[in-house]
Amino acid sequence: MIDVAKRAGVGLGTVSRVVNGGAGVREETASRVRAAINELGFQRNEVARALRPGKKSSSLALVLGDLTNPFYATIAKAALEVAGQDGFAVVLGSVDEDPEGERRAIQELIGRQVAGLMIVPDQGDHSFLAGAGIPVVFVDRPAHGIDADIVMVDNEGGGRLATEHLLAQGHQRVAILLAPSYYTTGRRLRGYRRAHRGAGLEVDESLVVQLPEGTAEAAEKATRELMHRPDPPTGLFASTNFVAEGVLRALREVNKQPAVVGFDDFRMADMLPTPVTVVASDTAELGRIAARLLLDRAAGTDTRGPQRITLPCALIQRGSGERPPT
Amino acid sequence: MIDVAKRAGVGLGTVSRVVNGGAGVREETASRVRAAINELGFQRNEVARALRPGKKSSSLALVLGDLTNPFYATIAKAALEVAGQDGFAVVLGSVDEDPEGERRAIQELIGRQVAGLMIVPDQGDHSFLAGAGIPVVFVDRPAHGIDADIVMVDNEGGGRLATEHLLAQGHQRVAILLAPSYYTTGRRLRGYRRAHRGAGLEVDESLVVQLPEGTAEAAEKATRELMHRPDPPTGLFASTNFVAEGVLRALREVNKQPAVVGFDDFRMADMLPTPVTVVASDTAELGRIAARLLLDRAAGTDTRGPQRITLPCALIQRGSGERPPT
DNA sequence: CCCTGTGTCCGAAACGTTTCCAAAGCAATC
DNA sequence: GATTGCTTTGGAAACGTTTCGGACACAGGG
Repeated sequence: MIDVAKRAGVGLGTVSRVVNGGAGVREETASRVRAAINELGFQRNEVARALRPGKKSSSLALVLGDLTNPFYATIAKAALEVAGQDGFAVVLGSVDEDPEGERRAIQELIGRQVAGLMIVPDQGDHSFLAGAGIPVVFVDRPAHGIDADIVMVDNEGGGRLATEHLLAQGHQRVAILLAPSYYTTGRRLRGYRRAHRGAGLEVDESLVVQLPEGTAEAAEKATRELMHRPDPPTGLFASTNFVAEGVLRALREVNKQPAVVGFDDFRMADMLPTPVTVVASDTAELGRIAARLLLDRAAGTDTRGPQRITLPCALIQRGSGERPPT
Repeated sequence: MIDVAKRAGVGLGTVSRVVNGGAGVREETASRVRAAINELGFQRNEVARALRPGKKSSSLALVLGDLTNPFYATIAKAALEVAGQDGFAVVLGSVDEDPEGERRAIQELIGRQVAGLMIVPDQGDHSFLAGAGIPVVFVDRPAHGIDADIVMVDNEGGGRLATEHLLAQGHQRVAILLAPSYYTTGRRLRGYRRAHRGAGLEVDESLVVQLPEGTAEAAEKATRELMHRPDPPTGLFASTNFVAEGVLRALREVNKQPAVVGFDDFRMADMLPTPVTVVASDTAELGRIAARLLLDRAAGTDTRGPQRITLPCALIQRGSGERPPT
């Protein structure tokens, strides 16, 4: 920038003003500066820029789990889009899955002076974020120990929708397979219970299956065991897209096919031998809303109290959820 | 850091030395400094750190297409992992698909003083990267106008493998559906041609289908048209996972099912009515190798000339590719 | 002619590190 | 006791930007 100033025969301040907006600079001077910028191929150093007091870098941090999971990938993509429109870059923290790793990743990102954090939180306390003086938006689930914005899906409503749908087909024994993601899972279970209560049915607790892991493999194993019981369920509610995959995998070896409803849509769901009925929400919108909110917080545009935004879920009937009880 | 120095009663230089490695500091002094750091909750400001001359920030930039595509998501995940191990963060450029947008995104990232760039390049000239003095590794395909490292897949070999497999089943009319991603697609086509030549067959150019877009929709439409011809192909080679999806979608309405081989594996491929045969490579490894190479370049550890690394492809037989000609 | 206000421009200060040089302390050697 | 060399420490300079107070020029009003 100093070089540009010299070349154009002006002061640093003038160059800086031209580079940003350029108010209060005579057009003639400004064009001279612009010429010098082009000749020298000058590019503003964002790092130095972010160093100034009070300034934050123009990047957002995104902390989430496995990008290979389409759910997270969709959120990331949406956030990237929205942030990009505002000239913000997105820094992806490396996430090691365990809460301690998450904490370290977040600290790391704060050290990079990001303008805001978008987090799909792990369990564990997040109160260390409170004092950081940096806007935070949680996505998909709330965090403990801090009262921040949160954008999520109507898990309870979705769980209820899925279960009601199965019960409405006349299923009396509907199992739910729960991935260990405490919050969302808990809500979906609550919806499941509520649907039962609404239908005047008692929940058979042996049909509430807690998986040790959220993987397709764990779900497959659990489903196999479930279907080998003397009195297997005739309806299955898979609380996650990966769980649904595992369930379907296990059901390939089963004679009496139970009805299946999944939570969250997934690619190819409509192309399987029996197309899969799911309860889904607009995941991209989830990411977009979160990103926009975070940008507004970072810019200081939005000064409302912590928001709690919930997106609705819809049932997509494709076949697997409409099988009658056997 | 100044506060820490005051608190510990030492100079700035000493604190800095403790914070990094801490060589040449008496243990007693070092522990006093560490105590002060803990008390004040001090955290190094990465931005200021990257400002020093010659220093680059400890982040890698990653520029790639749609994260929703599992291929890209897998690369991103792998890069994230590897970079994280070295304490590097990953900045995701927002990619608008068009070459101009890509260029802008890259310039943006360079302005952020990233230590290196990992790019899945769009078409168009990338020579503007040559003068930036920043290591670049291209992934999946080379770029024009610059001689940099590149990590990719054996597209030609894969294309050949897929085609040979189909020809070996006795298929005489094998079509190839090409997504418009010039380089990879061209290589796969070359493999297709080579397989034909190897089998002593002439390629029917009407069976080489260039799709207007790389989407499942475009592939679905093209497949439908293809199969409605008077003399439809009995074997199909889908050059991409999305293309394969479209192909399979179209084939649901077709009586005489042709054999299908896809390029790149995808989730649920083994669960479709006819499990899908694909030619696949280790995409995660692709990302890992690229990230490692970039880190070594950035650290100055690796000073060899531009590398050109090619990963092999393997055929995964699942059924769809083993259908006999009809 | 002086004063004031306005529009433009200049350049020093500040941001929080790292690095480098110099200084200080200490032990060993002469 | 002086010299030398090594380890440890202190602090100034530098990085590239933004911001801010002030300077300068010029126009208009008194």
